[in-house]
Amino acid sequence: MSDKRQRLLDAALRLAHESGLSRTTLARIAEESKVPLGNIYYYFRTKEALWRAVIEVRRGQVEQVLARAATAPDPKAQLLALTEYFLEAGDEISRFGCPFGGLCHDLSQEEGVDPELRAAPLATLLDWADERFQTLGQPKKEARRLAGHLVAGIQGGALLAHAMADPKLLRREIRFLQRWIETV
Amino acid sequence: MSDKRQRLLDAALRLAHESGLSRTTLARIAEESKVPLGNIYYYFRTKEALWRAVIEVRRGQVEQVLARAATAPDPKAQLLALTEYFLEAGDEISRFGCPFGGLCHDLSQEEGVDPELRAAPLATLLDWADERFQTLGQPKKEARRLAGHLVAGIQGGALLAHAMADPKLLRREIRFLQRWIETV
DNA sequence: GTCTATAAGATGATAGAC
DNA sequence: GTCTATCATCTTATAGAC
Repeated sequence: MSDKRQRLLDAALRLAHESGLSRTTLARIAEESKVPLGNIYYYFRTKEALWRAVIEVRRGQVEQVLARAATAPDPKAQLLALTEYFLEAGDEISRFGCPFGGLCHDLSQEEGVDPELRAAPLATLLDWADERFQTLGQPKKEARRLAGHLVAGIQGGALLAHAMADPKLLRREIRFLQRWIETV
Repeated sequence: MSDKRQRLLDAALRLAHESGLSRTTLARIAEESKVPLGNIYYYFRTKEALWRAVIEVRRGQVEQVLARAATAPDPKAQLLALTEYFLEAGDEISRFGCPFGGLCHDLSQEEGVDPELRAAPLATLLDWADERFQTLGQPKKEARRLAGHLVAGIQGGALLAHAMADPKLLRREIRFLQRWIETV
């Protein structure tokens, strides 16, 4: 039972996040995972297949974050718990960008990846927040708007913090969103 | 008096926006601008020098957008006028991403470009919004927060619309921000 | 299943004729 | 200033031995 596939995935996850999709070559993944270059193709038929697997992992990680947030007692506390994650991961996000939004952005510049799949991490976030706002009594259309505002704020804060290399920009925006959630 | 340099810049601007920085090769720029590949190096010593020029142009475009918004009668109307730009450019942003934020994101994944310069378009936006909120009577620290929230919302909305290929996501967020500006 | 060698093509950059 | 030819390197992918 070999763990090579897992090591390849881990390396691809890490490098794609830290260096961006386009700068992550199979050679670097091979080196990082200690799997010989040619052997990669036994586990992933093409580089694109590897990216598809990476997206699935990120989607799963989003679901984990959401599952943890969902343990909070009420919808408002759950939304706050979600924002808390981006506060905890603030330094990493500031250095490398959001592992979810950044990936979705990079993927929309590649061709050949199914548009539905490549946006899955963000779509999962949006749908989850949408449900919470509905449970809070918001009408369907308004809940969609509020969910969009929350995720846009998070992703925009992550983009600013990353581009300007300043974690404060993300922290301030998250705190701003937290106060906003309290008032909804 | 040759216009080759300008043609090269135009092509680089367009391709970097539509395909992303990493997929924009000198060969494509040469083809698009009808300048022979080898001749590019007479106008730009390296590919990176070309990107530096591209950033400067984008920074100038941001300044133009801000100058237009600054013709509105008061600070609040000026901030609203800024958001209006992202409504007008909504379809293009949804297809290719924000020409300012997307570039800054792509650049932070390249190495060798001065971090100060590469974030210039976003920094210009932030500073301008900051000034307006201060003129509206907000204390320095709060104005910084509000400016961050505005730009984060815009950029996050652009990211969502681009990643999910749905211009509605940006439009909804801009309208949300516009109503928010009215209440500040 | 694993690994080396290498094909095939793309890419940034340069040399040198005009 | 302009352009062709080309180098050196990188990158995805495959062939084929073990």
